[in-house]
Amino acid sequence: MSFQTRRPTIRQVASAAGVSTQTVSRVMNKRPDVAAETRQRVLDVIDQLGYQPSEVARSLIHQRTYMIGVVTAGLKYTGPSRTISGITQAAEENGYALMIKELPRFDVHNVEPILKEFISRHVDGIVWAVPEVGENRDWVDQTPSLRGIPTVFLTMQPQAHLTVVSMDNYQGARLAVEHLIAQGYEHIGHISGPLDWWEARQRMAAWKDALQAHDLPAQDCHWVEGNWSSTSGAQAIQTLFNQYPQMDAVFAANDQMALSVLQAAQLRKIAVPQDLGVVGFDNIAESAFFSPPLTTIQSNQDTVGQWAVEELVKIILAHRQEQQDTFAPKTIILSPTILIRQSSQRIQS
Amino acid sequence: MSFQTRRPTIRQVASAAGVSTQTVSRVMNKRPDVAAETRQRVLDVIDQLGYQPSEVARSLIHQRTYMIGVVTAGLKYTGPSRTISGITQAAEENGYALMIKELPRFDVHNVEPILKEFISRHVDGIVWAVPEVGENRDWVDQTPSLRGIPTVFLTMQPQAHLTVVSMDNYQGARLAVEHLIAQGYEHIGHISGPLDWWEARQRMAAWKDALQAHDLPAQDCHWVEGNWSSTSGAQAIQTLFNQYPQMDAVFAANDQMALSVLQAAQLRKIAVPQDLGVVGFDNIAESAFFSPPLTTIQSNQDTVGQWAVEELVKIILAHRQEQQDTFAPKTIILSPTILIRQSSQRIQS
DNA sequence: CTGAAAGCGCTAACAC
DNA sequence: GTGTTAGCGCTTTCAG
Repeated sequence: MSFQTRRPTIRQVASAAGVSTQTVSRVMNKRPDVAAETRQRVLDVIDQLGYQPSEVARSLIHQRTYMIGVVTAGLKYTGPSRTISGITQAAEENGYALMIKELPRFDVHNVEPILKEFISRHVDGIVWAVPEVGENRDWVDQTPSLRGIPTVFLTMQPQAHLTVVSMDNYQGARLAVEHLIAQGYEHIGHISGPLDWWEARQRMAAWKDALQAHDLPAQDCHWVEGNWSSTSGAQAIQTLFNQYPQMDAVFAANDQMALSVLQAAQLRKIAVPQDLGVVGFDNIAESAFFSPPLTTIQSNQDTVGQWAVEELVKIILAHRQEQQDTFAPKTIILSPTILIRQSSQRIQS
Repeated sequence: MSFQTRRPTIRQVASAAGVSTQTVSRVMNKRPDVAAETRQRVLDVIDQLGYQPSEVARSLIHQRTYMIGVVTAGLKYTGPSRTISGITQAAEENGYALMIKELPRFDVHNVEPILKEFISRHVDGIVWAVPEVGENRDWVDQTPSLRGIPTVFLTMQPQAHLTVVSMDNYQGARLAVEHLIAQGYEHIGHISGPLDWWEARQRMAAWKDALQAHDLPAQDCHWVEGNWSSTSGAQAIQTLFNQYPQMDAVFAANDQMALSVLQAAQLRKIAVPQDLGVVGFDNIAESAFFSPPLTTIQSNQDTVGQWAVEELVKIILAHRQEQQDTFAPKTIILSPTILIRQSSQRIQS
């Protein structure tokens, strides 16, 4: 009943088939220059022994691993996990395996250990999927450690010398606020995300710009900073109700905070959308089932992940072929769309 | 301005420091038998060249990679991503890297390609984090491919010869229903998950058992099958209202479906919790902000992932040391707790 | 304390 | 068509 605990090597296959290791290698790599008869004999042995060539050994020879290193944070939140999902899909399709590291927080500065691990594991490329928060991108310019490993950054302020893939937060937020304005709301408050987040600043800037473009008020007492959580949204909306009594609509920087607005409105018997329009951001799965269903911005986070991998694979290929890392850095911005639901529809269409 | 595109090898470090490669190796591995002076010289060169030893080469020699293969599915849902988050944490703490594969669906049967990839990449162990759905565990008994690679399975019907880590779905659901009964509800309907899911069957069995234990009705027209989504929950609750008019409480198999119940109740002007008690399952972050806040079961999915890795690491170690794969399989069941919020509290306490 | 030789599993380059 | 040799980057074993 004892079965071999150790995997068979190419040598064992070779000797069992009565050929050299080279021939086995040729068969495994589907080279044409093997006699049909020999090939079959080798294949039989391979099948019988359950031989599986070691990708580790291959990696050592070819100096490539078909492995992409991915850095993420906050996986338990919907945004990052949707991005990762897009990454896994695209990686699978392109024949790359994924090595994933999750940072304990979003604003980790000391990324050396992670870079070193990626380098020592010899990943072919890196997807830096942590959103830009505070100074958590400072390392990029200070770290030569990347040593020319192809890297794509997600969700950050574009920089000319980096390849960046991001959703257009400004445009998305602009859509949200313009929609509210079109619905006739004139006093539109904002609950922002934490302003050390690049995305939060983008969304907020769009709110302000849209209002100003329509000569509507956008003052300091018309917005409050949240931290993405529903809890923070609950506090924020209380503050807004107090300091902005004329407010007839709210643009929340994400759906979780928008949910708190809906809850607060209900408790105060404020009718949504008649007396208060509400728009969120992200389109989490539950938002269609809030009371009332929430108008929101569809941000396609998975697509961001997919594009990042597609682009990275191109860079990796160029990098290997041309021997030069002059595959021009590029910024890819994806456009979100608005999903109009009941929470903002004051005008019957 | 040209900088070396290729990483330095141990040989380059050795010659630059005027020593042999063994000495560099000794320094890297913090061996004591190196003269302090030599060590320093080597360290200087290492630092200057930015030398990082190749884990690939090491893996080839040591026949271990410090890499765990993880298989998941449905990453965009909160459950799986919370589990992965627990896995990344525990892996980091234990010094293991993670290679992640996401199945395109939950009920994938053909797992050979994934197993083969894991084998060829020489992972030290596997965490099978896909929940048991339909026949998606049949391969386990038919596949010798695992070849003795230590493996831990999550969220499935325990089997004596497998190491399984799971949350106690039955117990959690039982808590939910017993709580409703204690609150005086007597006609408790159920919206189940898809019944090809092991977890859904467990939760449903607990609902039935709890009711029967209290001589309360649990008939076929008192429950409806959903598919975890809020959309399915919305349909299910309509059906239940129709076919179970006396119903005064609902136990939904997850929070998303419970949300639909709350929404439907509101539309029909049914007061929650006075006229309808509602309990969900999973404690998604938003559930505390539903209207009213949702009573639910805290299932600690991340802890499941953590335990899985901890256990796997133990198995890997035993496997290497004792040269035998007789580290007894074990089943680890984690107990969930109930979070009582407003949606089910009819009795003032 | 340090170095030389051998080899992990595989493949490229060259023989025959 | 097929085998032999050398070597990817590192560590182990054994000399010295």
